[in-house]
Amino acid sequence: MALPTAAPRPFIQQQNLVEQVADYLTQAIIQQHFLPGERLSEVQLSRDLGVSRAPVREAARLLESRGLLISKPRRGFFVRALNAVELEDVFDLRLCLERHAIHRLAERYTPEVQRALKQQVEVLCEAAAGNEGTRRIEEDLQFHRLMLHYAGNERLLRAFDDLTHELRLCITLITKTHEAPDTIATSHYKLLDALDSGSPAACREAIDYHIGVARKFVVKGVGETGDSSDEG
Amino acid sequence: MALPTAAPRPFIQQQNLVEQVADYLTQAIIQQHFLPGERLSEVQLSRDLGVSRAPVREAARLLESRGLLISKPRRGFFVRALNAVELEDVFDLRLCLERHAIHRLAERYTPEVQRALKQQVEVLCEAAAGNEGTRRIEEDLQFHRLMLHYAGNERLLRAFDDLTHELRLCITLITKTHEAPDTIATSHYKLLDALDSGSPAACREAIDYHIGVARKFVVKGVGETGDSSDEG
DNA sequence: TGTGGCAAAACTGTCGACAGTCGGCAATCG
DNA sequence: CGATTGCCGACTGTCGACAGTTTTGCCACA
Repeated sequence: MALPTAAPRPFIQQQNLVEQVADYLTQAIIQQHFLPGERLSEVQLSRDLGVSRAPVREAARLLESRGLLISKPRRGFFVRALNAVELEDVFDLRLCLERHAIHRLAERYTPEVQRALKQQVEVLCEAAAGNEGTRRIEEDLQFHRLMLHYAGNERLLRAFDDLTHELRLCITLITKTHEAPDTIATSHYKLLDALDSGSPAACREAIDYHIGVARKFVVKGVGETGDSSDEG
Repeated sequence: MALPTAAPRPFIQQQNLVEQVADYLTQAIIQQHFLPGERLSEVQLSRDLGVSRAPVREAARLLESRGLLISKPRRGFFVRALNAVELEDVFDLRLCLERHAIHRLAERYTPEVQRALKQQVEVLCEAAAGNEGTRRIEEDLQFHRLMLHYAGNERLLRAFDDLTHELRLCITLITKTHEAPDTIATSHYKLLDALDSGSPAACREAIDYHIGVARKFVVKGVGETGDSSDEG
């Protein structure tokens, strides 16, 4: 089975303006070129990107379904701004999904899977050592995506991917506040240890702890960097 | 918008065309007016509904994000057809979400919530006694939606709603195969009992059993009615 | 100086049109 | 007779335009 990537790309991409616009918008949003709560003008975007408004609108709807944008009738699209409660909800759902995933994964754990996950942790640690904030986050997410992937439920993976988009919404925001990137990176080995042990209880404890730490980091980071409260 | 000739009978009013078209499509799909795997022609739909293709396209994208449609580049939109594996995945994810939900719900169980859920079960039983297949299913889903709602995690509820769309895709298909609708309806009381007991283990056992039964019904029903395998 | 209201500008929702592409059909060739 | 190739129709992807609405900017007035 093919290794999944966070953004599966077709071979050639001269067409499909919608997806290209969606990718552009996604990158622009998670890199904070558009601030949370900011309004996106369709005409402005289509002018900037050199396309018409139709693909922009469709791409915006796509991002709305992913939770990156919010549309208000007759007002346009706004960059989603997660408040503290919504952020807690996101991590709670993430816990829900990953608990289930690690449970399913433990049932079908093979040496191949073990090797693949271990390799990804090494890539992650490397990125962490290199102090590349963005890439470290992506490799981190990729590890968890691999876990979900090998859990063997495509629908579960899709739910996680949907959630990931929202995670990125605030994670990059706190990239610089992470003080101990390699501690976090190496902490993924504990997940592998739990899987190796084969104990469901150990797996659950490991994933609970792991996500709890991540949650604390993000919530704290968002609190420091300035809250993105939603305006009515 | 000009009133089309006496032809189709669309309800189309004057605002929010996209949502109206999306609702129409959703209903048409879950009522099997469009069969799984069937291709939807944009021009045909816009002619029938008396609107232009733009709202139709945007509505189709919306339904694609909900898993009801699949878009193939340059080919158009097709009604999603769930195969057996995907169906299992859907129920596995449902189990994941509802386990978490009932756990969270138990933590914040109040008499008001208890009353609301009990009332919904009564509505459900009434619908089941009346032998209204479609309504029974909707009231059933509504009960579970209420559980998710009172669990207090909006994001979790959204994930469930997303999944529900896919559930409807195949549930209505087997409406008539349900032999014991009131047995199923009354079985919801067991969930309430578990919640009343306050025991997490009892809650988990109850929800596992409940969803397991539902899963068996649907998988069996789909198997009988004819498999909807996806064609490449 | 602050406020209320009006007019202009900007924007979204929707539409019809055009071009490139895909699938099917038939004529042609082996 | 079967496979291949070229053509035709249909359809999607994209575009520019129009109408109604929201926002903004300005001016009169208290």
